[in-house]
Amino acid sequence: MNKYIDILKHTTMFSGISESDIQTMTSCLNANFKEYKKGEYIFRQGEYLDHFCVLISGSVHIQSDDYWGNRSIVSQVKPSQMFGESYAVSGSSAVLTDAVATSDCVVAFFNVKKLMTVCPHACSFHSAVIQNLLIALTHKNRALMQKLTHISKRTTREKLISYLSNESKLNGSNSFSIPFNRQQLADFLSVDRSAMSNELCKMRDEGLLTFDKNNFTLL
Amino acid sequence: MNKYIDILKHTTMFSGISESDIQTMTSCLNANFKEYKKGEYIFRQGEYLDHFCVLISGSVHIQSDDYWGNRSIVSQVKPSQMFGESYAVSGSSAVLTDAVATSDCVVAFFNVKKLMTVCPHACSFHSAVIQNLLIALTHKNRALMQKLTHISKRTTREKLISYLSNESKLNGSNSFSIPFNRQQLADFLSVDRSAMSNELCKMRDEGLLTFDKNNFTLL
DNA sequence: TCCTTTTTGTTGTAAAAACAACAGACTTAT
DNA sequence: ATAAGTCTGTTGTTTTTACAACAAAAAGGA
Repeated sequence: MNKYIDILKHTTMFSGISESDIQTMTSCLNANFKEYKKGEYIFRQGEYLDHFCVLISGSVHIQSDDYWGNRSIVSQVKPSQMFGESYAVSGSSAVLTDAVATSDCVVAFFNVKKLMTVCPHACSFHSAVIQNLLIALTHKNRALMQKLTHISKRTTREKLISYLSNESKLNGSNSFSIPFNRQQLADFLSVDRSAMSNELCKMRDEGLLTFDKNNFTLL
Repeated sequence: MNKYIDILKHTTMFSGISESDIQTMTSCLNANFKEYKKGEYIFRQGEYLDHFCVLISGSVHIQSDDYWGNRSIVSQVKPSQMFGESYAVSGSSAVLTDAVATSDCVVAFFNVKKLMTVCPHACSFHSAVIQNLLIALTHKNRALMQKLTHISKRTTREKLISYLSNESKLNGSNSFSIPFNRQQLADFLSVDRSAMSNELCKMRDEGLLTFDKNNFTLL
């Protein structure tokens, strides 16, 4: 468990909390750590969560498949990021999405009720963590909004431009790599893969950008 | 100011807080109330917020217009709902959307910093409000996710079905009214108005639903 | 290394959406 | 009551997308 503290102290939720307090907190919040193989589900649509998740290592996709088998990737989770908290905090509502390991990974689980109720050990940092959680949630909110602006665009090209220029901005460079392969990017932008692939190549031929696998450069 | 307490005590953020404590809180959080005429902007893309907003009366749309003039309506705010908090809490980032009054309305503003830092008057309910805020944010998060599932659908018909059946579920009835006219619904679902209107009429002719203005019935 | 599987690009066709333009119904203000 | 403006439905055309099918390239395993 100790080996995970290094990751946890870099998460938004434990920001400003000392290492020893994090240690205390992990037992106080009923923390447990699980390993998942690539392809395994951390949780599934329809389940109820009473713990929220923090990714320690690996990569997780938040996604949902509809009745007709169309997949929609809501977001990609990177190490030290939190997920599932929106369902866990108001535990009465079922999860709307699946969480799938896209590589072997380790996930930390924290009990929400124990976080939200007064600690019998009088942990002074409960409220600090709750504040951090609040901030983390506003970040997620803005990320969701950002994604909405991408897929609100009418054409595949506009969606690509919107997404890629945002990624470029986030990376602070016109060269960057994305965490998706073509099919996943298409599922993320809600478009057809082959049509998107075609559009990307057209854009390359027009001199708008270059790419090699998942490395892109905007020109 | 007193006349607004009745609304505030029904908001998620003041849930479980007594009327007199809300009163105390309004001064502690630097609350101020402003009136807006239909069409006026509460805030605009690019601004920085240090207060978050609660709608007291009227109706507000969170929306953004892109370079080409395409409007995207992110969400509709109803009385007692909160908005702008994602930008205010992490005040360093600029607002991504406009907030526009779609009818005459009254908006309450609360200072975020004063909420998040320890109160000099030792208000015991700060942490309760922060917890409430956390819950409100998870609700918004889920609403954004829900919207994502609607506009992730490939065809206009699927988007309509996804949105309308969700509204029906939220209203607990197959008859309900929506807070949008046709143009606004199209901007909300990111589709062309005339094409959407056309599709709605086809669906009506096929016996899937009936509608009159913004009142719909699913069959 | 060779074979299998996955990923990516390419093309043609059918379906759907965007766009534009307009008419009628309904609102609103004077 | 009338005129101006807005909202909604309708139609035809153009553009874009989805879908299907396939080939080449790349990755992974035996």
